[in-house]
Amino acid sequence: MTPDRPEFVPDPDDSRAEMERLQRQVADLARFADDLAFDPATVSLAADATSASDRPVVAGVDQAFLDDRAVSAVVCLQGGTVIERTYAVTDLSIPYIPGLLAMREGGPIIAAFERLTTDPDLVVFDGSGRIHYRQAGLATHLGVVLDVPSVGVAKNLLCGRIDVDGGVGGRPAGWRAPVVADDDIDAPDGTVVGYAYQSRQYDSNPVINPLYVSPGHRVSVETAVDVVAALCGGYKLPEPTRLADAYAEECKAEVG
DNA sequence: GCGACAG
DNA sequence: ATCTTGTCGC
Repeated sequence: MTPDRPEFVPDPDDSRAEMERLQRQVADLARFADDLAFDPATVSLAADATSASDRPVVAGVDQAFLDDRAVSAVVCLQGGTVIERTYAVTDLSIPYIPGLLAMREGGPIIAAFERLTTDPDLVVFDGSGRIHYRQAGLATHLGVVLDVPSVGVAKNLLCGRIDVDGGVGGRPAGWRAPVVADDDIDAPDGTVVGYAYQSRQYDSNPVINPLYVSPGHRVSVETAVDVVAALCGGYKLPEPTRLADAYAEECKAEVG
């Protein structure tokens, strides 16, 4: 899979101002509405031998790090079955900066996608999509570059606010609450840019925090949280992400 | 100056 | 993200 918009591949050598300008351009091209080649209701981890080839292919992406190198992994799932995995080891040139994550990890992730034979119907990234200062988080940026429907799943909230009294702690599994734009986000105040979603919870300790799901590209907020819910199989993180995480660690061990 | 900040 | 042993619980 190669970039559909090579000109928007993050460039670590850009100045900060150029990076932010690029993100605004990405946000302009991003579409936070469903534009899918499949019915999102058919996304699940259930194996269905009779129609396996008709099931949407969902890719999970994650990375592991070695000094100044990134190990980017992509795992493709079709109805709960892994159909392809790829990875790439790439040098990292800039540090992690909140709001500019895609500038550091975007190129390395694209390198892994270029080794991928399959064309996924949906990609799940670890990080934010629309929950971003310029509505152009990692999931949105790479979704636009690859022109593929994408969602972002973050373990922490970058920006935005959640209007619920009682807070977000200790919620039961299945609970969800909208993440709305605040002054830090380039969107009308109150715009729903994502969801806090409690994928798993114990009856007692330790308390598990919710996931922060947001649309990347060609997916609506509601669909984003719905598919992520359908992709969680008994663990906090969605299965595609867990498998990519494990694969990245595996490759890291072999490489390092 | 203070606070906040995906991975 | 990464550095890390044991330990509590389903």
